[in-house]
Amino acid sequence: MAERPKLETVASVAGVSVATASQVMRGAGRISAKTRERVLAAARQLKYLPDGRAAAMRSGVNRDIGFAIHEIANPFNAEVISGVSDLLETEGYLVAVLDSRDNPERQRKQLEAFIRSSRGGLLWVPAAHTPSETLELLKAHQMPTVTFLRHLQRAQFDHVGIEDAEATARATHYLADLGHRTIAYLGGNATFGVRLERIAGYRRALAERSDVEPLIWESPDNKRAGLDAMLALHRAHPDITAVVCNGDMVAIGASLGLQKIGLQPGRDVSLIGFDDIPDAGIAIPPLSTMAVDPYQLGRRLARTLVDRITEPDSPTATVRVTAELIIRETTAPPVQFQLN
Amino acid sequence: MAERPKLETVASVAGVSVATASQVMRGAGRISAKTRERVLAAARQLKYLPDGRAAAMRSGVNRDIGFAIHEIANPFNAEVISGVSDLLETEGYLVAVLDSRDNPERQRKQLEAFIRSSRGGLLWVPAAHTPSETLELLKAHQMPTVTFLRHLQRAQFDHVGIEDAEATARATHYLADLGHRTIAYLGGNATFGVRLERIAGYRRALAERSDVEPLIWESPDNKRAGLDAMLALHRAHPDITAVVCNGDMVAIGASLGLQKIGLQPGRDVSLIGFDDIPDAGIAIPPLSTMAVDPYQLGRRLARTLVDRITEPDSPTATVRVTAELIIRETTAPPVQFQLN
DNA sequence: TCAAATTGGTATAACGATGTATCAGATGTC
DNA sequence: GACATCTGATACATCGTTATACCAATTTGA
Repeated sequence: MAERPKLETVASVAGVSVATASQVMRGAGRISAKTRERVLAAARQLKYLPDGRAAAMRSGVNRDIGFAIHEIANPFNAEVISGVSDLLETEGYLVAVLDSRDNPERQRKQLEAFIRSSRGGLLWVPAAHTPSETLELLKAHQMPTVTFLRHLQRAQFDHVGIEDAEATARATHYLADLGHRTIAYLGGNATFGVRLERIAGYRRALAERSDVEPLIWESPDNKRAGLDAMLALHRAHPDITAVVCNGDMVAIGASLGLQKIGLQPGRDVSLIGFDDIPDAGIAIPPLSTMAVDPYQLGRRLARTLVDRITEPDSPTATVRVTAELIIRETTAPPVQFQLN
Repeated sequence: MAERPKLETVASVAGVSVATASQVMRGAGRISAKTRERVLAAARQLKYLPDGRAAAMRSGVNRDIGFAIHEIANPFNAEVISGVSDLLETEGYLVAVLDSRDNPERQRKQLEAFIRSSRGGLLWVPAAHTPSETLELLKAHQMPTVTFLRHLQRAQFDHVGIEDAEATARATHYLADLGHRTIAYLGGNATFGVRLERIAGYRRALAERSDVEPLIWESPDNKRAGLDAMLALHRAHPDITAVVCNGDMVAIGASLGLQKIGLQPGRDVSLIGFDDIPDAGIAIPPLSTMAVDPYQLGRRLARTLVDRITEPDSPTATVRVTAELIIRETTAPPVQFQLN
């Protein structure tokens, strides 16, 4: 098997110098039509593709983008990835996804390796409890970076996210307006990231109507954990009639949990999720939720990074998109109201 | 803001030559303890990380691995990615995921960009209808490659997959043994990949017992599509009492579809899935399925690639793991048997 | 018709690391 | 004390591109 073809091979096959071949390959300089054709033919024949490392090293441009995320399995994130890839790929970038699984140590190793290979830019959902050194690492290596979803106050990075607090407040008000007076908040891994903002919104909404006390219950962001957490929450506080969930995965788990103990979501207990993942609409019963279009969000995110790469000296900016309340069948007035 | 630190900077801060600094950084050569310490201190202080491009170009070793997959959103695949990353990251590699979304054109662009950036190896679930040129591209550039799940007969690549035909035959026999005589096969995108092998297993099982006719119904591999396809299938063939599904996503969709029209999965119609994704166990009712541990499968896959990279001249090999039948609540004897 | 401008191509120095050859000085051996 | 050996560091060529400076041949202009 032949060695991997290089520019030198192409040049010698075409009978020109490497310099000429290089100019033809990237459409620069002034080369006559027939030499150009000879070079292109040689390249085609050898299946030549330029070595991006060498090119990037010399020219300083790099079209390799990383998307470092905390959780690749989440279907909302999967849709975001689609949006990001679509935009960046049409702009000529290659997107590679790194899954930190929300582990800051794993994240550190991944980002170090990422920097070593000198990629062109980073989209980043920081893992829970990301230490400052990791931020400084990115800064020190001048990596064009846009954070996503989880905003790092302490760092000067561009940011794209969701109006979490405002949306959660809206969801909470909606439940209270239906007549609920014991509204719990369920889900979220840790004292980190979007959960903080969503809980702030939840608290703010409750504070605005003095007759409901906040009640917050933690749970990892997946269905299994949501199911278990709902059971535990209900055991501890059987009087709860409504639950604001940190995400749809938890909400669907909670829905399954309620059904397991003979309660009907949307009648005995109201549930509201966040994200509007594909499962939300086909769940039984269909889940009420705060919807953000993850595909468009991904495009927005990618666009922000491209702008940063194109104009490295522009001031950093923060973009926050609003969520829309989607009412399906897990939200209804509490039972005592329905009896009236 | 300072420029990105390079070896030269480290060397000058430490008061040594670049050559010395290089040797210290990679623990080669013979360097005295105190110079070593000086260099390391300088590197630490500057947050120096070597430029992997330059290193790889010169030394020829590259610890960047790509995982090109057809569908990142599928939770089975997400678990595979975890297994792959865990193994490769402890071996010092960086894993980047590329999502072709089963589009051969997108895949071609991604793999071209991947080759350009000269990564060290590729794990690959070929997109549906992958043209031969894509294979030849990888061959021409001598990319160490292991295919996953979808076996390419025509190419000499290592392969890791599942005993699809055998497992599906086992599932089909199980349903027939329960007494079912109208057993459909549901799901699969196209005339491509694992679907072919699974259907072959289904057909073989039915052929071994002459009293059941094959009935095959296509559907994309997601819940929404599975739901719709189940409705259409039932409308066309209301007498069906059992369905072998191409995957759990379709099976769960089918389950939801049946419930939507008032049928009870596991009583009126038996369903059996494939993959044992997390949702399968907590679905209502819990789904019977063919289980393969995706995490371990991912590790196996990664190990195969490492072996290929380490020993480029060893003969190519194919690994196929067997699936285990998990009986939950969507499989039971058909109703007429239950009445007896 | 001779200088000036244009065309089409090449030689060569980077980019940031690595690895080998080399070398000066310290140590050891008999 | 002469010669071999070892130690610790350095110079330099190299990896595969790109960008610039340059040059010879051709065309243009007055």
